[in-house]
Amino acid sequence: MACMHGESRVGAAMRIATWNVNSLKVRMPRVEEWLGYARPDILCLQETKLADAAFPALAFEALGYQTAHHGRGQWNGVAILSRVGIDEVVDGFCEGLEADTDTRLISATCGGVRVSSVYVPNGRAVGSDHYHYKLSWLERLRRHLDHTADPASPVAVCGDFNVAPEDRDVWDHRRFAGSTHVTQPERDAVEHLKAWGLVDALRLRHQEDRLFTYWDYRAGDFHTHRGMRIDLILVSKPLADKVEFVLIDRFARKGKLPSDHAPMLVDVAG
DNA sequence: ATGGTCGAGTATCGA
Repeated sequence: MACMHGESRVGAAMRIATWNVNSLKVRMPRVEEWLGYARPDILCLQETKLADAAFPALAFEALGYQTAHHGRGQWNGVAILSRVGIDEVVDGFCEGLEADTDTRLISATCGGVRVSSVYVPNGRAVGSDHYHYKLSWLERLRRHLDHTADPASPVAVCGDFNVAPEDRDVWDHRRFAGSTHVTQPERDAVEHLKAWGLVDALRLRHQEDRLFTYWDYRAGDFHTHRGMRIDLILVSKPLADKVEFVLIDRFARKGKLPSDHAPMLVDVAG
């Protein structure tokens, strides 16, 4: 068969997904349910809030997924699940600078695609140390790609960017004026990342506004559709040319114990 | 009214 571990799957269709689960411990039933009906080939998770030793690798293996996780517990934590092989796993950054202790990035090669699961720092308040850290983290991610990947080959950078790329990506841009997630430096940082050779997969297929991936738990924001599009799947040209279908699964934001983020998936033709 | 609710852990902090 042409889809054993690590083998190239050139010619095979592929479904790539991302989901900020806001605690995998709490969300595991929802993730298992979602894997059961969405059946992604690759799923990037963010905010597992688990240490590596607590990551439920065996449960995912039983569902047909190999996994790689990078987390220290309590905060952050990222993972990649794959049923098309998982090789060359790299935890965090490897661009030759100081070690990454934040567990916000993991990369692996899955079915011929270099995949990264990213959880960009929130930034908290504009101008704060956290805000500047967010900007430098995004720049560091760009350098990471410069050193570890090739935009002429299949690359997917998936996750929670904590940046709404344009005004149409928040429920009321006037209400966000001057706050994090929408400032020009944050948007410029995402643009600089994309300038490496990535495009925003959702915008290849959908141009309408009010397509959100995140809704605050408070104030009934989900039910009044006060959301933001801050979760992105960025793909290099070899994948972008073959994107056939993109979906934000709002259904998964409903029901019992939902994450505050919806999962998103991209189908790439074979 | 400028909040609200979650999840970490068990008093608050972070988002």
